[in-house]
Amino acid sequence: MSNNESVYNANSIEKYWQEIWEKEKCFQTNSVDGNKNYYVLEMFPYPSGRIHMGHVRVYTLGDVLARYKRCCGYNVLHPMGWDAFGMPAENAAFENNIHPRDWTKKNIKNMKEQLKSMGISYDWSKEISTCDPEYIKQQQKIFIKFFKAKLLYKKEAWANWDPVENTVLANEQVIDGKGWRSGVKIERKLLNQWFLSITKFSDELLQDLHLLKNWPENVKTMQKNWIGKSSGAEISFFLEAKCNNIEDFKGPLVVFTTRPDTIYGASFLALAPDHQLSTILSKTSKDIKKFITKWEETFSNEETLEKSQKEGIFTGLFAVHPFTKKSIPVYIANYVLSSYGTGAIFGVPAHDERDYIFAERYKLPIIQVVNSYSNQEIKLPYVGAGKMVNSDFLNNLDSSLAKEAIIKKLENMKAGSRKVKYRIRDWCASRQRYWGCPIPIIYREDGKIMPVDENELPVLLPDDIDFSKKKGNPLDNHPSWKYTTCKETGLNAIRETDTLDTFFDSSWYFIRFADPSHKDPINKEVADNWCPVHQYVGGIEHAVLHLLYARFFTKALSSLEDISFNEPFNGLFCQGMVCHKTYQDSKKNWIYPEEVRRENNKLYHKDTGDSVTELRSVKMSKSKKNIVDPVNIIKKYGADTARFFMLSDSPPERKLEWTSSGIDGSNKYLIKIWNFFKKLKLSEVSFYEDYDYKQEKNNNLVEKTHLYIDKITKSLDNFQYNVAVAQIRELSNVFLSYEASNEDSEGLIAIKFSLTKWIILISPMIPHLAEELWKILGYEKTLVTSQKWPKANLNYIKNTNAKIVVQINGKKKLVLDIPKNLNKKQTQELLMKREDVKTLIGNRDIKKTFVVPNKIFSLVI
RNA sequence: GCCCACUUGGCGGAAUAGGUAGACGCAAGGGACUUAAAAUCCCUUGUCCGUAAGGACGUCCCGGUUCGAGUCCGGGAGUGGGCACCA
Repeated sequence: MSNNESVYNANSIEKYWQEIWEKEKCFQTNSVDGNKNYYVLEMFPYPSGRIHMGHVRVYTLGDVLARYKRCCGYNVLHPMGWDAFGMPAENAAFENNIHPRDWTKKNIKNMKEQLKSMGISYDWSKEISTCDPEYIKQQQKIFIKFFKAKLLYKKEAWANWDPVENTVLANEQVIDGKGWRSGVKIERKLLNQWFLSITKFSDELLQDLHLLKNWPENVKTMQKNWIGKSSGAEISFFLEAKCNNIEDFKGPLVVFTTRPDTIYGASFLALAPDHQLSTILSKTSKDIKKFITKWEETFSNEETLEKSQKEGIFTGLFAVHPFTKKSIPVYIANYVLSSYGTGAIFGVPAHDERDYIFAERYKLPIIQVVNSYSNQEIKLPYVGAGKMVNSDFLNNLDSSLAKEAIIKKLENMKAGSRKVKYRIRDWCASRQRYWGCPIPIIYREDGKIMPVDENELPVLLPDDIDFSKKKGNPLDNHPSWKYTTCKETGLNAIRETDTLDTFFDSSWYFIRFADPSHKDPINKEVADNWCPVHQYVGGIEHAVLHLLYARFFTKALSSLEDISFNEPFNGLFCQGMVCHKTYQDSKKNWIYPEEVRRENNKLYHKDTGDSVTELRSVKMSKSKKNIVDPVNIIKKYGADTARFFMLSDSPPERKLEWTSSGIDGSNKYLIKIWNFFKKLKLSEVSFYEDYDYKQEKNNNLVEKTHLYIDKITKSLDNFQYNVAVAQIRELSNVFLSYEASNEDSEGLIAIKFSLTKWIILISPMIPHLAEELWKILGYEKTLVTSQKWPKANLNYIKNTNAKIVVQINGKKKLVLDIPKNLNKKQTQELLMKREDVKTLIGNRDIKKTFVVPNKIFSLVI
C-alpha cells in the first residue's frame, strides 16, 4: 500500500494495483452472446527474452483501446500469447548448448513478467504458446484438413534458399533479394517443398480489400501490388511445319500478354530458360544447354541478376503469326520469367522497353503499331495508349478498343482467349529446421504420401537432438525419429522431416484465442461470436506477410465451414516505429546513448572521453546500439510514465522519437498530479450522478469538464491518442489552478466532480496511478478500472458568448464577443450596430457580406 | 522505372465540414524562491518593421477556385515507404 508515502513511488503503487486486478479477475472474459463484444488484439511477440520499446508502444496502444472499450460497456477480449517457434531458439541452442524448448520457456517467463509490469489488461487465462503440444496438435489437424481439401500440396520448384538459416523461405520473406531475418543474399535451389494454395484465393484476397474500410490505405495498396492482378490474353502460336518433329512437345506455344492489341508488332517469341520447351531443346543443342547453364548460375545469385543484360539464344524454330501468317523466330531469353504468365511472350520491340533492347541487340524488326493520338512522330519504344497503325483491321482504333477487338477475334478463331494473371505465388510453407511445428505427413514405402492418423496427433519434436552439427536439417539427421510405420497397413514409412513456417502458426492464433482449450482447433460458435477481430494493432512490416497469410487462412477455413467470417481483422492499426538518435565514437563505432556525456553542446564518451558524433534518428536496433531498455525505464520511472510518454508526443501511426527530456517531462507531470491530489481533502464530498451545477463561481470547471469529456472521447475514438493526452493536460491545467482550501462546499463539489471524471478519462493511459488517485479521492470501495466512461452533457456548456471574427476581404480584423447562437440575420444586425465595426468600415461601401453563426462575419468592400 | 504516403516555429506536433494557423508539450531565454544548486512556480518565445499602440508577411515552391485555402483543383520540388525484367 502506497498512499501513505509522501512522494510518488510508482513501483509500489503499480505492483499493488496489478495484484488487485489479478485477484479481482478484472480482465477475464467469458464468452457472451450479443453485440456488445469487442475483440482487441495486438500482434503477439516472438519470445526473445526481453521486451523492447517497440513492444511497449504497441501494447500500450492496444491497452488504451481495451481499457477504454471496457469502460464504454463492451465485453472486451484482450488476450496475449507467444509466437514461440523460430530460428533464434535454434541459434541459442547452437551457441549455448541449451535446448530450444528450455530457452523459449525461460524467455516466455521473463517476458511475461515484464509485460505484467506494464499493467496491460490481458486475460492471461487465455494465454497460448505456439510451441505447446496442444497448439501443435490442433494445428496439425488443420494441416491435415487443408491437405485433404487440396489446399496444400508438395511440388518441386525453384525455392529461395537462405544460406545462413539453412532453410527455404517464402517469396514474402525475401526482401530486396535478402532473407527477412538473416539479411543475407538469397540463393535459388530446385527443391521439393510444401505449398499452400494461396493463389486459389487471389481474386478474393484482392476484391475483399475493398471491404476493409478500417485498414490503412498503404497496407491495402501493398497487398494489392503483391497480388498483382493483370488482365490480357493467352495466345497460341503454332510452330512452322518443319519444326514440328520435336519429341515431347505437343501443340502450340502459348504466350501471355497484357497488350494483345500490339500483336501486329510482334517480331519474335521468347521463352523462359526453364520453360518446358527450352529444357527439351537443351537436350539436343549444346549451345542452348550452355546458355541455360549460364543462366542458372546467374539466376541463383540476385546481385549479378540485377546487373545482367538482356540476352538470348535463337532456338532455330519459327512460329506462325496467327494473323499475318509471317514466320517469327523463337528465342530463349534470360528476361522472361517462367513463374509469370505462361513463361513465354511475344516480343513487340516498338512498344516494350525490354523487347526493344533485345531486338536492337539481335537485329530483330521493330514494327510500330501504336501511334500518338495526334499522329505526331513519337519516340520508340512507346508504351502508352494511342491509335493503332500497321495493324490491318485494327487500324485507327484506340488501343484500348483494339485490345477488346483482338481478344474477340482470337476467341472466334480459337487461337486465344481472355486471361487474368496474378503475380502472387503459392506460399512455400515448409522449413528445413528443428524448432517448428512438425508436418504430420508420412511417406509410405509403397510411395504413398499420407497424413498421420488423427489418433496419433500430436506429432511432437524429439527432445534428444544433436545441435553440434551446424549443417543440414536436425530432424532429418536424428537417428530414429523419422522412422515409423503406417498404422493402417503396417507398411514402413518415413516422417516428413520439414517443419512449418512460423507464419503458419500465426495465421490462425487469433481464432484459437476465442476458446484456447477447445478439443478441436476452432470452437465455431465462440469464434463466430468474437471474430473478426475488431481492432488489430501491429507493425506495418507484416503488410504482405502475416496479414496476407492470416487473410488467406480465414478464407480457407471459411470455405471449409470451420468459421462463418471471411476476413480476420475488421480494423487494423499500424503503429509507427520507436526511434532514437544514433552515436558514433571517433573510430565510427556505434555507442549506446547512456555512454554519451554532453558538455558545452559537445559530446564525449562518458568513460574514455573520446569525442562523439550524433547521427540521425533511426529505428531502435541492437546493431546501432540506439536502444533504451524498457525494463530500466519502468524501474526508474514506473510503467505509467513510460505509457504516458509513449502516447503523448507523436500520433500513434507515426514514428516516435525517444528522448530523455520527453520521458522526464511525462514523469514530472504525473508527480505534479499526484502531489495535487495528495493535498486535497475531498473524500467526504459527494455529488449525485445527475449533478447539475449552476452556481456562477465554478461554472468554468464544470463546463470545461463536460467540454473535455466530449473532446477526449472523440480523440480516443479517432485513435488520436497524442491529442487526447494534450486535452487531458488542458483539463488538468484548469483544475490545477484551483485552491481547494479557498472553495465553499459548492465549489468543492464542482472540483470533486471534475476530478472524478478526469481520473476515468485518464485511466486507460495510466491505469495504476488512476486507481491510486481514485482511492485518494475517496472511492476506496470501487476500482476506476470498472467505472463507466463519462458522458458529456453539452447542455452544460452554457457559454453565453461566442467569439466571432470580423473579416474584411478575407483578412481578420477584429475578434468580438457576442451572444451565442444568434442566426445569420441577428448576427449581422448586431455587429453592424457596433461602433468598432463601424469604425473599421469607415465610409466604404459594403458589396457583400457572409455570416457563419458563432464564427465569422466576413465583409467584402 | 511504376505505385503509395508525407512536407506546418529551434523540435514533436494541434487545427470537426474551406472559417481566429501554431493547441498541448519539449528546448531556449528572463524572473521568483534558495547561502548556492537541484526541484518547483511565474513570464516571454513564428518572422520582419516599430519605443509603443499597431502593421506587414507566414503552413515546401508556382499557379487556380473562393468573401475566405494548411485544408479543394492543376503543375513542380523534396523526404520516406512499397514493388520492380510481372510481358
